[in-house]
Formats: sequence, C-alpha cells, structure tokens
Amino acid sequence: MSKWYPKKGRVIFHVDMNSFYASVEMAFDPSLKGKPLAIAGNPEERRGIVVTSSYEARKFGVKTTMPLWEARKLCPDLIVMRPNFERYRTASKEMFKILADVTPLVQPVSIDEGYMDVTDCADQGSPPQIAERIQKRIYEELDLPCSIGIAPNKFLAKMASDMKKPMGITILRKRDLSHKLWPLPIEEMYGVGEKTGEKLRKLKIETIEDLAKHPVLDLKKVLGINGERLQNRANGQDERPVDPDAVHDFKSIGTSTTLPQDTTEDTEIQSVLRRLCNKVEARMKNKKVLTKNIQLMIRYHDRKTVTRSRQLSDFISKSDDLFQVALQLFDEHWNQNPVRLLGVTASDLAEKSEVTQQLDLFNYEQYADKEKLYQAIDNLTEKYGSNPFRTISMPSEGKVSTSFQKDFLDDYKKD
DNA sequence: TCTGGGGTCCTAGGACCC
DNA sequence: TCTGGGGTCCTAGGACCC
Repeated sequence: MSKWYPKKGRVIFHVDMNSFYASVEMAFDPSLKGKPLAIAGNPEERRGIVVTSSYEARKFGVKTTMPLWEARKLCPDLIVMRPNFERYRTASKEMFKILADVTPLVQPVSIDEGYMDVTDCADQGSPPQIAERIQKRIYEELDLPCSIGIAPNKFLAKMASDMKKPMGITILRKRDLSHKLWPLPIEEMYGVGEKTGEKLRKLKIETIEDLAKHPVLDLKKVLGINGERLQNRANGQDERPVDPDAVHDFKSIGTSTTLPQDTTEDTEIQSVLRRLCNKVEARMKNKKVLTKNIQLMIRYHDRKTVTRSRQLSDFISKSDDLFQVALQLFDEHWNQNPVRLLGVTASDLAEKSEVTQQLDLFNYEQYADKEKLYQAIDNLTEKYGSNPFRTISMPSEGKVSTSFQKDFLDDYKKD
C-alpha cells in the first residue's frame, strides 16, 4: 500500500473584469465616468439589446440582454454606444499580459475573464497579496476594475469572483462553503441556467446546500451525468486543471446575423449567406485553418431555430465553397416561412499546415522506405487518434481522394 | 411593437461495421 | 423462420455561458 501524503491543495484565481465593455469605454473617454452607459448592438436599428452596462445604469434596472427600448424606458438619460471590439481586444490583451507576469498558467475563458493557477507562486507573496497586486496593476495601468476569486479549484474561484463586485477580492476555502456558498439560491450557481433551475426547484432544491445534500440518483434521473457533476461542485469538488493551451484548440468558427426585416426573398437570402461565408472565410484564413463540416442555422419569425449541417469529404476554406454548401443546405431545408436570422458555422477544423503535411505523406516516392512511411503514419496516428486518413484530401491542392488513400495504404501494408 | 452573436459541451437516434 | 452487442460516425437539438 502506498504511503499517505497530505495532498497539496491548489490555489486558483478567477479574474473577472467588471462590466468590461463599459469600463473600457470609460477608460478611453473619462468624461463618461459616473454616467449611466450601455453598450448595445445596433442602437439605431430595431432588435438592439444591451450587451453591457455601467453600474450607474444598473441602478435603474438596466440589465444585460435587455432590449434597448426597454432600457431607455427605465433610464431615459442612458448613454448608448455601439461596441468597439478592437478596443476591447486591445484592453484584454493588456490585461492578460499583467496576469502572465505572475505565472504562465493562465487560461483565458473569454475576452474579459480567465483562470490562473498560482499554487507555485508562493515566492511572490500570499495569494491575497498576489491578487491585490494584480488588481492594483490592472486598475492603475489600464484604468479598469476587476474582481478576483481565490479558491482551491476553478468552480469555487469562479463563484468567489462573483461575490464582491466591483473591485472585490474574495477567498473561498473548503471550510467556507457552508456559510458562503451553500446559502445562495440555486440559480446563482455557475452551470445552472433557467431550465436546470426549474428542474431543481421541482425537486424542492432551492439553495446550493439543498443540491449538495440531495440523493444523487434522483439528480441523475432528471439531469443525467450533469446532475452528479453539479452536486460535486456544490460540495466544492472540481478537478479541472488550468489549461493555458485550451484557447488554441478552438473547435468552430461561426457567424450569424439577424436580418433588418424577416424575409422570404431569395436574392436577399443568398446575398446574406454570401456575406456570412466571406466573414467565415476571412476568420478561418486568419487562424490558418480549414474546415470539413458546415452548419447552417435558420431562425424563423417565431424564433424557432433549425440547424442543418453537412460533413464533407474534403477540407475547404474558400468562401465560394462554403457558400455552395450553405446554399445547398438552405435549399434543402428551408420551409418557405419568413427568415429572421441566418448563420454559418465551420467546424471539424484542422490547421492548414497539418493538412498539407498529411498530403505530403502520400507523395509516396518520398516514402520508398517503408519504415519511414510507417513512422510517419504512427506519428499522425498519435497526433490525431485512431484514423488520421479520413481527413486528408483537399480539392484545391492536388486531388487525393479518401478511398485512394485507404486503398493505397492497404496495398502498401500488404507487401 | 420584446429577446444578439460568439462559443462549448452533452445527448440521443440511426447508419454502418464487425 | 427471425434478430446480439459493441463501437464509431453523423446529424439535430438542447442547455449553458459571456
């Protein structure tokens, strides 16, 4: 039997920027400070919603996702700006640079929040000291407020950063659970949204403590595997590591738009799909990836939303190719009702360089040496899992069909 | 004259293969 | 003369988060 060692706990931070977009605008133009401000998509058009609002605006009841007309009714002096994403991205980069000065173990989860594993940063001071220093630097150097949660894992750190806003630092240890976490209403738990909240209420679960103590089989019946996971979290258990590389392996690139008016007009629909595909192409190019799966999203007047996708035999990246698939999906599945929103998403992505590298594998003169070929195959298998050969051919860069690859490989292995 | 746009993860059924 | 069981892939949809 192995010797028992006390398991060294982790120290995880969750850094959460306070009303980020609004705060960035205020840092950019200090005359906005102290005023009710909302950032909203398309303030001029109908269907604008509040994306972020300043604390001054929140006092009037303005909330994220609230339709703009409603926000203006609640707060007639509301200053409304459209988002400047470039500005936010720049601020975000600066913020993450400050975090990276503490440790490389930083995992961005969105433009305005991230986790840090500072377990091994004891040389820089106690966790609260480190957190204070981070908060101070972000405030003094970028003029931006943030809240920081300190806890033994991601879930608790996330909950902690939410407890004091703005400019809070909250420590949530295991021994604090019963008085800091458990009294919260179940809807405030990260991972519990509207639907799950309703299901839990039906089980008479009203606080996080109720969830923590509920028979787990009951939860599994209603929520599946998620029931068990939520209960573990309610009990302060969460083993997920802080993964600095998680940002790099993104899984899809998509864009969508709500039309100015619902339409059944074929030419308009086509031109919107074109625009969406152009945008996806540009973003894929930026990230140097190709796609093998295109998904089309159609939302109708009654907000009923339908998604249809197609798995392709070849990697594509050109707008024309994307458009061809998207339009085909549209024609096959549109029910002729007025369309409110259209979206195009590329998934099953692969890095362009690696797809090219895979192609090279089948330039087989290069692999006259069988050992070398097998080595190359093993490398790819290790990298991509059991079957790297499904994802090889690219129409635009030398025609190599999947079946050919398979046959070729079978032949090659025979002798 | 309500409810955007960017994502992730999970589930479930059917096809298909062995 | 009657239908197993496991695994993977594909598709569609739901839930959640910021």
